[in-house]
Amino acid sequence: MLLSIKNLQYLVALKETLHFAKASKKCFVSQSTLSTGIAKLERDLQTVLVERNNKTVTFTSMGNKIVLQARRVIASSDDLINMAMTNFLESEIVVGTIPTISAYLLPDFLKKIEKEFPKLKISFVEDTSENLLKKLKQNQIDFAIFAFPYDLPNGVEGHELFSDSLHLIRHKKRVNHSIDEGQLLLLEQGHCLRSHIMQGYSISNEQISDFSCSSISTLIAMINMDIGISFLPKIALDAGVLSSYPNIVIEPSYMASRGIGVIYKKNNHQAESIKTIANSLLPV
Amino acid sequence: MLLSIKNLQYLVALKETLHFAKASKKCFVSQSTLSTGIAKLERDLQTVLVERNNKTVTFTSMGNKIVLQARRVIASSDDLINMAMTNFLESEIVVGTIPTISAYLLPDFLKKIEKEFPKLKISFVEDTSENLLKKLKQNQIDFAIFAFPYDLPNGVEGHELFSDSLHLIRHKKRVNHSIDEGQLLLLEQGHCLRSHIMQGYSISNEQISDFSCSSISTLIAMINMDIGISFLPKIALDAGVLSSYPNIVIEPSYMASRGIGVIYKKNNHQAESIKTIANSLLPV
DNA sequence: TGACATTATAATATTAGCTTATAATTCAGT
DNA sequence: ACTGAATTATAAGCTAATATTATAATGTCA
Repeated sequence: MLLSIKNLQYLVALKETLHFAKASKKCFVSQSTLSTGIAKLERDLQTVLVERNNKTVTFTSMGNKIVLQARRVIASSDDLINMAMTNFLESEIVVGTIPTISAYLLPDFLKKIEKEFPKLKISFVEDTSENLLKKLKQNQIDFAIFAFPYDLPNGVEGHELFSDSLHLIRHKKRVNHSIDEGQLLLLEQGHCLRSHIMQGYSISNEQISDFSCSSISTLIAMINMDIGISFLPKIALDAGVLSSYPNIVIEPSYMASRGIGVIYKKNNHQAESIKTIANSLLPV
Repeated sequence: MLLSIKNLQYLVALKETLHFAKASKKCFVSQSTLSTGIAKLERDLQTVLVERNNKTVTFTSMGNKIVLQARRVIASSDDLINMAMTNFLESEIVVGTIPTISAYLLPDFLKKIEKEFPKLKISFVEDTSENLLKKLKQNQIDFAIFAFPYDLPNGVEGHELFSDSLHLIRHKKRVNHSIDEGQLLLLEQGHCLRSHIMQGYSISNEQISDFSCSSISTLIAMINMDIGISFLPKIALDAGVLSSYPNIVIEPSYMASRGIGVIYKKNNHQAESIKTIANSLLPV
């Protein structure tokens, strides 16, 4: 069986006024409409809810119980409407990030968000670019913080915010600064930083070391042991990842870069809000 | 604004099937109906809830939130329907009682109820007959345990269950057993037992003592001091109210009685259930 | 009993919702 | 880029629900 919320509202209004005509005014309908609405409710529920005569309207004990529950139904329907009406900038959102960004940008990002959008609640999902795109397609995330260039699939739009230069790092005792065969240490396949470095510096497969790392911190540890050389994004350097590695130096002559920005679905009505939020990723 | 629960059900069905045609079958409507239903929801809420193409149906993050809330709305509407459908004998009811009955009948009554109607939850309201009638009219109580005869107002029906004889009690040292002037002790005005005794034994105002009691226990205490004589209902005697008063004796020659039963509204659809419950008042 | 206030109902109009049939869309494969 | 298959959206027409106004029925109180 199926009730109409409208009729429940008629019942609640009747409870509040104990008068059909007054209740009907409250609901902006005629007395007749309210009367038949209540009658329909009673017919549907097969229960007498209200005793009425020309002088008084009295709710039966069942009527009183039903009114309480009707208020709950109406309230949760109102909640639904409010949920739909809430501003994106004051809602709960899920944001995707890639490992080579999150640790360096999120702390500042969150600080700024908290200040600028105090009602916005963000949770993060860290994954590879590829998996984030899948999650975006399935709407498991609202948008993702991404590194560019990236060959975005149809339906996904990118918005680049700033450029993040990729700097060569090496042990200070290493004499040969060129990227010789097998000397370049990179993150393992799937990390977009790996491809960005290869593209940015036209790296051939022969130059890459057989070793690969699953995180930037292990990569740095290997450079510290002078196993090879590598490139680090400026946001990592700025975040001080080398501060406890005095033996690692940054070579200034290499200046390729990747872009940092956000991706979101092309049809997303909240695109402007997403860009607004994304602005908080910009360095100070 | 006003939503229809039906459309919310369409949305939930779509979430479960991720396919308009399948969802429409679940709801026993055509694909077109479900399609327009979802469209109406989105129009009303001014939000995109579902992304659809010829291959896949994907819920937006807002869509997912709305579905969760829609399930709550539907659940509380179902709760309402279930409340209306529940059997009176398995519901929560409020029963009125009068002071000259409750202490003597309710203990056994409750024991029997618990056994025969384990799901029935009873709470009691003790008041004078007059006030109980008011509460009955306003549906604050479902029915009342009453003493008869009583001049019931229009709209209230009585159902007498058994007869409760009224026995004269006196101090054993009292020689004169007749009800002389000022010797009859009664409960104060408002207690129907007072009127029942007066009617049953054709008492004149002169016979009544100037003292009056607010409870049977104080009445007994006064008889014990031989201040006067009185009448007690059999249910009180059976409950052992005189067990600690060896000096009070019961005079068997007086045999008037009041009736014990229930009253309820004439239009009450649960009259039969009330009578069924009332049967548990009968002495074993 | 008659007057009055109130709710119920009848007649009618309007709106919303349903169905069938068909159009429009869009992904996938050639 | 075109085509075909699957799917959703829309149009037309019908039905049922809900609305309104006007009026009848009801019950209380003097």
